[in-house]
Amino acid sequence: MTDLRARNRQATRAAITAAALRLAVEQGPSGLALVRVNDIASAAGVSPRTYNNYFSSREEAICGGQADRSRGAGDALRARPAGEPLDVAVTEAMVGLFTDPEPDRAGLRMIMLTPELEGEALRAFTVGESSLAEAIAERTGETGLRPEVTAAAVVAAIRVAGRHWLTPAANHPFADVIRRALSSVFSPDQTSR
Amino acid sequence: MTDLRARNRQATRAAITAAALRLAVEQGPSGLALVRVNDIASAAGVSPRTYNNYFSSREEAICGGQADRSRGAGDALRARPAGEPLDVAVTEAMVGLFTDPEPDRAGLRMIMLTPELEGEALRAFTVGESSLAEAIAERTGETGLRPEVTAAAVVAAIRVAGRHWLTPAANHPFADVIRRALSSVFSPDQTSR
DNA sequence: GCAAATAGTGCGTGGCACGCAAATATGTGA
DNA sequence: TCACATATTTGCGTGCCACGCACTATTTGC
Repeated sequence: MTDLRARNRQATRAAITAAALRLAVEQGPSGLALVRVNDIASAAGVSPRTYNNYFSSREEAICGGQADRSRGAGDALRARPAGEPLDVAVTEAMVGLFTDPEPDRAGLRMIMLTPELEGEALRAFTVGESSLAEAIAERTGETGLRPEVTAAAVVAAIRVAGRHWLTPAANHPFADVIRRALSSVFSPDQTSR
Repeated sequence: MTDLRARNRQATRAAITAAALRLAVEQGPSGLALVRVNDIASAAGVSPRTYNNYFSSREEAICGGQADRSRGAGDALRARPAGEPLDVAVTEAMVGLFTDPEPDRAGLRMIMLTPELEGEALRAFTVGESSLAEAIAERTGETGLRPEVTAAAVVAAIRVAGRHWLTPAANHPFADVIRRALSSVFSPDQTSR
């Protein structure tokens, strides 16, 4: 069994991110400055100093959950059957990673659409890039620029998909939006251009 | 832009970003915390309070120059001849935008490889996405997800290209690296997968 | 020139990230 | 089971920073 310490650490981290995001959602995007570190810490049942051992800014705490999810990108791809073509392997891996469980709409909206969080939100998504690039390289045997560019494009596409999923207009399932976004990446459709 | 006020504003902004980046480069990535707001302000010949009217964090000031460059993405694409196919138009537009003038290696290295600047650096690159997406949409007549995904993928590819250009190993001209990165975006090379 | 709008500045305030060291919890070997 | 080593939590103190506010200086349009 894995270290109890490690599990406790994960639990505390999760408690802090959850509390931070919940409080941020409660205040809404305009009242982000009102989310005090003290509130986050006490809501997570931890001292302010401990909060700061885990995160070095409110923004990082709020986006921490998203970052943790993104980090799984490489493993998600590695879990796909070896024979699968790259595009479907990547697509299905990302659909699974980002829709299971379905993200909380309010939380994702807060993260992605609050200007002050923009930088940290981008960081939260892109932390998955490197592991995804490695996994792609393993799969295709490619080296150098190409796997990294593919990984970065995939992550960027998912980010755009998230934005679209959040717009109230058309509410297709998130999985469908991700599939459409990734198909734009893997088949740029030369003819119509 | 004919406005004297607007030009002064631009000049002050430029002075602050330049000073901020210069000081950051001088201290190196490890000594980022030593770059004080007072130093930036006085190096730019402006009061600390004024510095804060332009930027709301040191990170934003340091990455401001990169952000300004990225913002030109849409216009750069619109400046390409109308008949050009999308992939070459985008490629040439981006090569022009990001290599004229050639970026300062030390500055770009500071921005892209300093962990504390990661979020802001990503923001600096992605500020160009929306304008680029619009310009792509105008060109292709496409609507919805696809232009945005393309724009995001292009920006992401340029970011990866920048990272590669900074690695001491192979020093190809930046323009070449950008071209290779973008060709990965526009022709995902289905056969080898 | 004159009035309105806009930019720059000084001061004060509340909050935050983090170094440090003591206290507490957890893992390990005999 | 117990004691020792290691990791984590916590309280306290410090320096810095972002920003509201009010005031001054500069630009602009009439």
